[in-house]
Amino acid sequence: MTLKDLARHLGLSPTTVSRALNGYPEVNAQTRARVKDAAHAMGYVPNIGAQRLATGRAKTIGHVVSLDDHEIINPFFAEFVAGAGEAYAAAGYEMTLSVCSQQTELDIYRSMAARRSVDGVILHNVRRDDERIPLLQSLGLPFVVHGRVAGNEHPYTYLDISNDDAFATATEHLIALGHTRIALLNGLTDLSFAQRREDGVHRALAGAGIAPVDTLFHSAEMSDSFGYLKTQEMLRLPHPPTAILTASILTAMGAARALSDAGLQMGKDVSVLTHDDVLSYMSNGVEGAPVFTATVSSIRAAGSKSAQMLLKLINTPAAPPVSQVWDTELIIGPSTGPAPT
Amino acid sequence: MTLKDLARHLGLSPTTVSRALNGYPEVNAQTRARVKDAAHAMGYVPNIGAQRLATGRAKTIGHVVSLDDHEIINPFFAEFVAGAGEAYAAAGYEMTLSVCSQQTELDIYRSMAARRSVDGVILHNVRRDDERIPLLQSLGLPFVVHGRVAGNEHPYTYLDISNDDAFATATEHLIALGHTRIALLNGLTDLSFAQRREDGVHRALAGAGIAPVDTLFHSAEMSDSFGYLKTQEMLRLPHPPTAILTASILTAMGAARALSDAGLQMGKDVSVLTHDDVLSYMSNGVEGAPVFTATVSSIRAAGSKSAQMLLKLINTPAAPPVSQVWDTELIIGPSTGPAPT
DNA sequence: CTTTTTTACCAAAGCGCTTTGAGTGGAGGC
DNA sequence: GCCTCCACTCAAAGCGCTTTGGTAAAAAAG
Repeated sequence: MTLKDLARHLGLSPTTVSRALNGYPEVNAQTRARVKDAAHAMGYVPNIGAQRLATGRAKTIGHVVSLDDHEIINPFFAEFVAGAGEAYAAAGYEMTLSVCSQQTELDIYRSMAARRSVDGVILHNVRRDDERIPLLQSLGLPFVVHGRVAGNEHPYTYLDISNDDAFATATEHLIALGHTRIALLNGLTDLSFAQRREDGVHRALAGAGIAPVDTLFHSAEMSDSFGYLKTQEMLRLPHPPTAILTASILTAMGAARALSDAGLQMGKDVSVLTHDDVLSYMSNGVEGAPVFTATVSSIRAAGSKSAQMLLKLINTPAAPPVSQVWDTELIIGPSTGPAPT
Repeated sequence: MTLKDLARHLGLSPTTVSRALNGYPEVNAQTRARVKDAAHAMGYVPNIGAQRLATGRAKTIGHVVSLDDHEIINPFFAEFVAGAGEAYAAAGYEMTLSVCSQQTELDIYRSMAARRSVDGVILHNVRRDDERIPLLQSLGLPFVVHGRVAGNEHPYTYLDISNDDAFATATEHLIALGHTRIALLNGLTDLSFAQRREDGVHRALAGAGIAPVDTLFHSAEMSDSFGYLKTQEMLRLPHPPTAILTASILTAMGAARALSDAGLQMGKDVSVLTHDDVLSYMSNGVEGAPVFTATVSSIRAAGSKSAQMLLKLINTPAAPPVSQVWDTELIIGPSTGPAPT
């Protein structure tokens, strides 16, 4: 069942059928209806390879996930992609996922550009001086960054949350409760969002005249075991923290487990405050009754919006780069309380 | 930079260049080397759309993720896809992800088959009497099932773990510890793996002459809040369970939280035993020191193997369906202990 | 009623690749 | 010396679609 078959069956030329189906104006309304009905009835679906070749557009967006040494797949990635995928589906685009190692990641982008297998890409987990941004700019491959990095020569389109403000607010909240020994279990600080979060914490501490303590600042892959192990470790310090900020709910759960193992009560003996990306399968407690006090921002919504921004970028290449920075919301749960005296 | 350009530059015909690059035998070894060098030097990469059109093969595998009413994205999906993606990349295949609702899922497969946008698909979360299997068989689209369903008319290729044996063994372990009031927090039982797990539990209970108690058997989306809420609920029963089996480590963590909230000690007052899919970001404790007693099987390894099976299936369509059923391993952690007397 | 414009359609030329079928020159056989 | 065969190479025909550059008929304008 090809366009040609359909055209022959209708007694029309392939040209007209193509135009009828693609909504071009120079087709009689009745003819168009007839064509559409027949296409539907006969189960005609255009061959995507042919369409790609003829139009030069892949109608596909690429996402690259690089599994580094730790082999950890980012749990937020799935949520982000779920949001983005909905946007693509609504616009008739497909999404390809490429799994690679960090060494081959740049080559993947190069080959995507050369073989025109995608119309654009979305960048995750941007690092300081991320090489991918200038590369994509030089390749002329449209892209949207989830996150942002400072000091790029040419502007680009991105969507980010105000990580620094979020963590400054969180820290101020703890300070207001009387905490001064505040720990931070951060993501890897070569990732720029983690860097910003740390900046936010430092800003708030400095504002209150509190000197940061090195032994309370740690960063690693945001897993629960990181939260568990580091919390245990910090509890053994001569002056353990009275409050812990974590970068992810997984890390927060690890920390909570360590407190519980140590016979400490969260929110009373030690406070825990986390950022919550709103993972659908890992809720922060039950509706209206959060477990953790948290700064909240939906990563799925970010995926959906980023996708829309990319599609707009692809369809109006001349438009200047745009950016959005979303604020987070601080919700209060039982995991934080006044500093023990 | 097209094949034609490259051919002209080399003073050869496109035919020869194409053959040289694709490893056909009727090309002089020197010529082949010259072509390959030039292609590399000039950065030639074949246009994938053209290749698809000419060969009729998409060199792409499709994965469909349907977000049902709960809008929960399956957290195991990401791990599975990470494993599969590595296999695809190694074989020069791409992977597309389609996000859809359950109502449109079948249409997606139909359109994939019609427009030849993928060479095969992998099915996740199969249900009893899953409609997708006969549909794909009638469409002639190669597929591999992760999981399996009983009673399909025509055999198909699948990879599964022995869910029933795993949960029977787990239950027997609890029974040996003296537990008789054993609860099961299962996944949705219209998913066939969950059904098998329940069967396994029932088998072991029956073997020990223990009558299952309705109020201790629950199934839902495998989130942590499910574990938390149901455990709380069960603790309020006149005869609460002394042991809880959960289908996922997320649910187990919810259950653990509920126990801790209630001032109960896990492994002493109430035992918890879970299945562990080995999520990279959600480890069952630290290396060598598990938190939960668990039946273990790596879902990422399953993804990789399923992908390999599918690629083999695509490249040798005449071969009969094959299947693998993996055993799980029971590892003992501190979350289980003798039933309280 | 003729001329111009508009409407509705079509033939044919690609898009960049693979693949069939044909052809060339040189080595070997008689 | 002529014929066969082999090893290489090539021209050309698609793959299924879009799109340019038309043309014929109908409608509007003069």
